[in-house]
Amino acid sequence: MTIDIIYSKLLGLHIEIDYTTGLRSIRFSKLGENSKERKTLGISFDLERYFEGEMIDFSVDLDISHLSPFEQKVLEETRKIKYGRTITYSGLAENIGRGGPRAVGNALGKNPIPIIVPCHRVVAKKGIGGYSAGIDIKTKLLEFEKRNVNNL
DNA sequence: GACGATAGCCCTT
DNA sequence: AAGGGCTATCGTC
Repeated sequence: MTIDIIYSKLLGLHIEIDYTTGLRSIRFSKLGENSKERKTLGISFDLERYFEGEMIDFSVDLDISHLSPFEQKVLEETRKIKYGRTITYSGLAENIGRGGPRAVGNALGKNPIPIIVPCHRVVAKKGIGGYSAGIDIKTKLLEFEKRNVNNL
């Protein structure tokens, strides 16, 4: 098991990357700004590039076998959302062909791998919807991506 | 059964 | 036009 740590200037937070047989979890943690980083995994460098504004598509193996079939399906489908785009909870439910918008929200609320599985791109039909790590983070990510897309 | 990161409808201002 | 209450809905625990 490996745990890397990078710092995101955009969020003003450190991010812990937990990798075993695949990417297992991403955690936002509030360490001091001068807390040291540790980058040994490819995904850590990808994440770093992401936070520098690169419109990158993450390709990593995920370790999500411990999740329910429905939750796995939701994450898979969420992963298909392109950079800077959004979809609604109900739209995602339709793509999956199973479950309703609330069930999707429930599953996303337990997403162990935010950003890589871009659950911040799933919004409510009216409004932004929720984000387990804090709505401010979701807002920042969405605005950040929109900004980078427009500067193309 | 109860609980959500929902959606839609039907009021009020 | 915007916001509040109410309820149908669906997977988890």
